[in-house]
Amino acid sequence: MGRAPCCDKANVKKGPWSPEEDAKLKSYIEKHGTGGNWIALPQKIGLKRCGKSCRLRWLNYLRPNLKHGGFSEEEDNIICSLYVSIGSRWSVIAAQLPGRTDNDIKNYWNTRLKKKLLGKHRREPRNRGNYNSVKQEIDVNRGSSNDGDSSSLSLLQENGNTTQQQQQPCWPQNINNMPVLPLQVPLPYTNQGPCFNDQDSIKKLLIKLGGRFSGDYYHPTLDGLNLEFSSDGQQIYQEQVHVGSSSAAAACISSTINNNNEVQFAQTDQYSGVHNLVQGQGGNFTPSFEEMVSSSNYPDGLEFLYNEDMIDHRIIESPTTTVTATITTNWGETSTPLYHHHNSIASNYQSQGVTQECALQYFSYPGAQ
DNA sequence: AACTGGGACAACCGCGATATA
DNA sequence: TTATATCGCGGTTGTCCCAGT
Repeated sequence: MGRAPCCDKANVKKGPWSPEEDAKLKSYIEKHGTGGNWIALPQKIGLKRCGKSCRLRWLNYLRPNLKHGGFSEEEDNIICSLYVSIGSRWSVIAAQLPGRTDNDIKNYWNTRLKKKLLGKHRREPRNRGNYNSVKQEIDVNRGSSNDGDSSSLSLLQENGNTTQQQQQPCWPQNINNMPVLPLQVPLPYTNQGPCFNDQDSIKKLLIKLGGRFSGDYYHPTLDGLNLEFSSDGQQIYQEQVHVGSSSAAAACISSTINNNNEVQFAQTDQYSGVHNLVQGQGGNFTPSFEEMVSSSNYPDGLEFLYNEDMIDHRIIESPTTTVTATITTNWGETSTPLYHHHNSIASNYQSQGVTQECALQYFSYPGAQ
């Protein structure tokens, strides 16, 4: 049996709200509140509207202290940071912007901000196997888009070094604009604007917001990138690598280094906290994991922020041990913010007896050897 | 002036989560 | 425990407006 409709569809008005309807709804809610029942509310007021429609109208338009339009640069940055960090959770993003609604932000993102970020990069569907062809296309489009549209890419390109832009992923050169990385460690830079680049702040915020971001949403042992000692004495560090679509990603990959310098990878369901080893014999990944990674999505419209090599299976040989396999970011250049980020992580390892070079090698900085 | 395409925004729809009987 | 009602969210669609042809 299907769910009963929330209202009589045939007897309900749709489309734009009239000023009279707005006034009725607003004045009733201001006097009596919603009564905790949106479905019953329109009948009480005498509106031929669905309760859901009333709720939406109130939340997105009639509610006091709402702002419309005129997003500031600061708000842009917050939206971008949070989008890269948590994906299209508009309600969470909206909670960071007083007076803004999730619908407003969603519309703003879809119609303006995404385009502002992407500039005029129109790309064919991603060819996962050929990063160079994608990069070439971006480069070509960059060339053709150089038509004086100074707003394009302004958030992503703060310096004018075209060659570098062509060779590097489109991270902001100005680290104050740098999107949050999906790693729960303090980033190695300061942010003079709102502290949304600080992972702790975001996490606290999310926990505060409750729901699936409550404290137990993340498995406790994945709570940050730390070196710690497990109960059996193994030295462990962990990095979360989110896979799957931004909204549906319920799994992350944690890596563990034991005292023999062997790395193991486990998939952890963030909801259940269940660990599953994703490596089989000889360090190969299990087929299900391979499939999961190969079918990974990226936040809509921001695929280009994720270098083709960001998810990469490889074998790293070191003089003393074979690190069986890893998932690595591979930005390459040591001038990038990500390098500094990794360098900071590496420093953490160092204090725990893992050489910085080894840790950086983990992140595939060849020069770190 | 008429048409067209695209941008911007409001509103709707469907579904999962949660509450409640 | 289960079925049903409601809420809340994110994706999508509809509509209006404006600039370009």
